[in-house]
Amino acid sequence: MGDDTSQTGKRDRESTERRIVSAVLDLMENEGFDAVGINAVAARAGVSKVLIYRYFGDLEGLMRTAAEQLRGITPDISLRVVECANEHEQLSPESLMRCTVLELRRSVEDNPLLRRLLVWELTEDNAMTRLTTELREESGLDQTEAFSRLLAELRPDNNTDVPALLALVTAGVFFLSLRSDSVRYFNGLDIRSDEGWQRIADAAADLMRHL
Amino acid sequence: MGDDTSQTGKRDRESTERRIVSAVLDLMENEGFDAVGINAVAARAGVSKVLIYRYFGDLEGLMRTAAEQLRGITPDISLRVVECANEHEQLSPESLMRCTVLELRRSVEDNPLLRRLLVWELTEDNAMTRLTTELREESGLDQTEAFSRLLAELRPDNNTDVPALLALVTAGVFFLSLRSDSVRYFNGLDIRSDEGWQRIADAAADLMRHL
DNA sequence: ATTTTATGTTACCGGATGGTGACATGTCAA
DNA sequence: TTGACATGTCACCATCCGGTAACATAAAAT
Repeated sequence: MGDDTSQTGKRDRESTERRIVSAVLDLMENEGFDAVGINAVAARAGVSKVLIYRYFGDLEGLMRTAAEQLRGITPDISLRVVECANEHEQLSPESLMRCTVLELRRSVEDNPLLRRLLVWELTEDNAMTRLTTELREESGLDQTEAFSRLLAELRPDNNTDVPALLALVTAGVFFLSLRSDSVRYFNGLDIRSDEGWQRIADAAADLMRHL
Repeated sequence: MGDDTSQTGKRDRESTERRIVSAVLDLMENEGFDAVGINAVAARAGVSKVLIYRYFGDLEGLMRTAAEQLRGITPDISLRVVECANEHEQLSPESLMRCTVLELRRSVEDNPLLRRLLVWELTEDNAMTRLTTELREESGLDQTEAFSRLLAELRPDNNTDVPALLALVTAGVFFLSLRSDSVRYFNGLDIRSDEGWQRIADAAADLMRHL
């Protein structure tokens, strides 16, 4: 008792499908993407794998369905960036950049599933990665838009290539966050510590002084 | 005829070992790291897999040996950066940064095995990734050292945190290069085209204007 | 010439994988 | 009550995996 659907747990297709999809996400997050196989999913869902084929066709169909659950996985940090910048100092290009780096890092660090997805997108091309890649691209453009707008308010005459700049910075934060899972140091910096990330954020912020 | 060791191909342990190790690198580069298994290696080397166990113990032993062949895989671009900067414009913090980005990108782009390794290091922790990670770290520190020295000559009074800055930039270039293998656009930029990379390099260079 | 040793091959093992057919049973309509 | 259908289980398949024992043979040592 106490199970998700202990009463209707039997012969309830909806509940079963939900358990299967949850098992996929659970496996991805905790065991890694190559642990997501028919047998493993069925076992973790506590369900016969035949049902997976019946309800989702094949593994790709399951993935496609599971991917729908991932809408919203990509972080929208625009709000938090502004909060952060206003919190510790007044809003400025420097604080904007510093907080972008720090909040971006935090959102990746706090989200194991997102990290798994970012790596997966580097290695596989399937229904799931295509969708999450798309979502990420949209969210990145939003983020860039917000940054551009704020920067234009602060420095109306600047002609910074914000998309290119943010592409490099977010890519850098992504890579360093992912890397910190397996290796502690990168270029001598401790990328597992807040101090290391402070240095990175400060270095990035420092560059905005030219405005 | 024409084969590497057609004359001594039979019952020549050295030659056989070399073929096995080559098969590992070949598979990694062309099929990806999870294609590297005992059976696949033996098949590609045209050799019975029993020999792999006899000569290398197990898969990890093979990996350790193969990793030795990877010394030198990490690019040293210090020289080319200076060449590049002197070529198109005079040496300056801006040109230094621009050429660092472009040369770094080129070296990753031109080296499929390096790209595979970079991804692998994000997902697995074994004898091979530990070694290549170490090598990369050393090379990154050298690169940082060279950059710092040049920058100190150009702007003796600057106090830029070069390690932190280069960590973010190289990480960004790595991620975008890896990503371009599977997705064409990132943040609206075409990361498969030279134009896209020009924008990124320019954006990074632009930031150095504050010096 | 004979034995020993190193090199190489064949055939097999247990286990995991993705996938399918046959069967059991709860649910609901006629 | 009876029959149709959806839901779920069990047993099995071929295939691949890493790993090993047994055997064959070329080369070197005696």
